[in-house]
Formats: sequence, C-alpha cells, structure tokens
Amino acid sequence: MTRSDAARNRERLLAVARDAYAASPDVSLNAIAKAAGVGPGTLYRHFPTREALVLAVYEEQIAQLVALAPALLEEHADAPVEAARRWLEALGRYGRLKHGIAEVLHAAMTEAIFRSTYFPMVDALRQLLQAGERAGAFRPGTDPDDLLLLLGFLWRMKPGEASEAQATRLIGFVLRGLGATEAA
Amino acid sequence: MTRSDAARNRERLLAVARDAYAASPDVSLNAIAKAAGVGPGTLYRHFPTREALVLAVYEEQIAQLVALAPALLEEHADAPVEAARRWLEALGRYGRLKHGIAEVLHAAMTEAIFRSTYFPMVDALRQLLQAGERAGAFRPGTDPDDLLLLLGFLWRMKPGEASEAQATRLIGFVLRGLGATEAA
DNA sequence: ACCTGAACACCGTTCAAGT
DNA sequence: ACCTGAACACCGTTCAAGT
Repeated sequence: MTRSDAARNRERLLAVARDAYAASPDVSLNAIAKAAGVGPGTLYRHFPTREALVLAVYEEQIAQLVALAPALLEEHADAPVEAARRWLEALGRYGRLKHGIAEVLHAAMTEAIFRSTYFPMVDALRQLLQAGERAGAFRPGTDPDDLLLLLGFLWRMKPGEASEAQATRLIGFVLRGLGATEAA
Repeated sequence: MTRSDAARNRERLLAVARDAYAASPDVSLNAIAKAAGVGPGTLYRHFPTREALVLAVYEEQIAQLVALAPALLEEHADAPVEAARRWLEALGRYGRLKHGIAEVLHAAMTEAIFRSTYFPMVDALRQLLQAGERAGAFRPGTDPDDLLLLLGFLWRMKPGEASEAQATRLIGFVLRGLGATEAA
C-alpha cells in the first residue's frame, strides 16, 4: 500500500549516498540512513549490502561510459585507436573524479553483480579492441578482462593537473602495449 | 627499565599481525592485540596507526624485492629485459600472495612513509628502466612512478593458476609498452 | 507491505591506574 | 618507561513493534 513511500525512500537514500560518497568514500551506513531521514532497517531493506548501495549509485554513470564506446567507434570509424584513446581518457576522468571508490567497487566485483557493471565494461573494451584489431592498429589477442584489470590504476589517481598528465602518459603507454605504433 | 618487555611485545604483535593479515586483510586491531596477549593500548604505543602496523609487517619483504632488482641486473647483465621480466614476475608472485593488501598499502602511501617503501621501490624500477634504455631495449623516458602506479594491478589479483597466467600476459603487455620488441 | 528505532556485539581509540 | 584494561563513542546488523 505504501509503495510510493518506499520508492521515495529509495530515491532519497540514493541521493544522500551519492553526495556522501563523493565527499568521503567511507561514510557509515547509519549516517547515510540518518541523513536520509530513515531508519537503518529501511536502508537494509533497500540495499542488503554496502556494495549494493555503492553499485546502485554508480550503475547509471557506468552505463554511460559503456554506451560511450560504440558512440566513439562510430564517430571515429576510420581511427579506432583514436576512439580507444578518447574512451580511456573518459574513463580516466571518471576514475579521478571517483577517486577512492576503487576498493569498494573491486570488492563488489567479487559478488555476482558481474552482469550489471563488470560484463558491460569488458564488452565495451572488447568492442574497442576488435575495431583496432580489424584495422590492423592493435595486435590481436588482447584479453579485455586483462585490460580492465590493468586499467585499475585510473581509479587510484587523485584529481589534479599532475594526475591528468600522468593519466595521459599511462594511456599512451597502454595503447603502445596494445600494439598501436602511432601512440605518443 | 622493562625495555626487553617492550621489544618482546613488539615482536609478538608483528608475528600475530603477519599471520592475521595473511588470513584476512581486515582483522580488527583489538583482535590482534588480544591474540598477542597484549592490551590495546600497547598496540597503539608501538604502532600509532593501522598503516604503521601493516607497513612494519611488509617492510622487510619489500626490502627484499628492492634488493632483487640490482641482483637480477647483475645476473643478466646482457639482457636487461629479461632482468625486468623476472623482477616483475617476482613482484607479481608477491602481489598475489598478499592479495587484498593493496588498499591499505595504498592508503599508507598517502602518509610520509615514502622513503621507507615507496621510494626504494621506485628506485628499483628506475634501475631496471635505465639498464633497458642503455641497452636500447626500452624506449627512453618512462617515469618509474608512472610504472609503479600501473603495476598496482598485481596486488588486485587473486592467487591461483589462472591469475598466474594472467599476470604473465600482463607483464608481457607492460614490457611491450616499455618498448621491448622481443616481448611475447 | 513497509518503516521505525531500540538493541546487540563489536569496532577504533583514549587514558587513568598500576608496576 | 611501559603495560593494562575499563570506558567512550561509534560501527554494522537485526528484529520486535508499530502503521
């Protein structure tokens, strides 16, 4: 009967969690519940684990990143390396913005939540890799799972100009590892 | 006066922490103190922060890894890429063994503990890079700090045969990114 | 159906009291 | 000097009681 009540609580919890995690990645769940004006039990009803909450917060944004891959491939149909570079840069910007979230996301990965974030991410990478391989720009055979693991450094970087330059250097490094000869 | 007492407590705490962290990276400090037969205040006296304890546990082992770099360079004086590969493989074995410790070590890095672990590690990498560059096997200009950040994936791998193969693949990838043409 | 909030066991941390 | 352990505020989690 109070369905709308539940939906509103869920929305409120997500909004509070989004802000709280942005401020500091280790907010307490009770504090989030309290800030949302909700009992701790209600939070648990909606999000049975901390990972479920974190994931719900970032699911939408990750979906956007995933959708960006095919868009870039279409835009740069003749330059798959350029598409890959732009996607990696977007990933890096997001990672620096969400700096500190890597651990809890990584922990969430151990659950059976693959299909909602991990698999789509791997699939986005796979598209970029295959386009590059077909164009002869990337050496064949790179495992997208390997690549996603390697790219974890993007989440361990602090925001800031120096990190941006470092990300650019490392993305160049990764593209070179993929066999892109044109990479700087 | 009870100096020997203090030294023994410190040793005990380290031994317990070593075992405890190997079993599960998120043991409580009180539990460690208790298992060492020591009051919580004593633990805090010896190790003011959790990071200090973790670091003390791994400091010796990290020192061994650091010492391995010049040893390998001497052993493989004519094949710096081989020396680099072997060092990265050793790093990978250690990382998989200490799987899960990455986060807390990374947190510790934000403190002013650089000189005890971070700087020596960067220096080991620098030696490997310079040897490869001098031999013309690596392209010049790779920042050892960049490389260490990139290598963080080694600590996020679970132990196991599949991970070993994945580590080998990714190390090959990294060597290729360094400009080593002979890398598989 | 959903929510509340008291309650439980435990956490990190401190500090007066002991030796 | 160093250690002990009770104490504090807080954590994640549960669950009887309400509506």
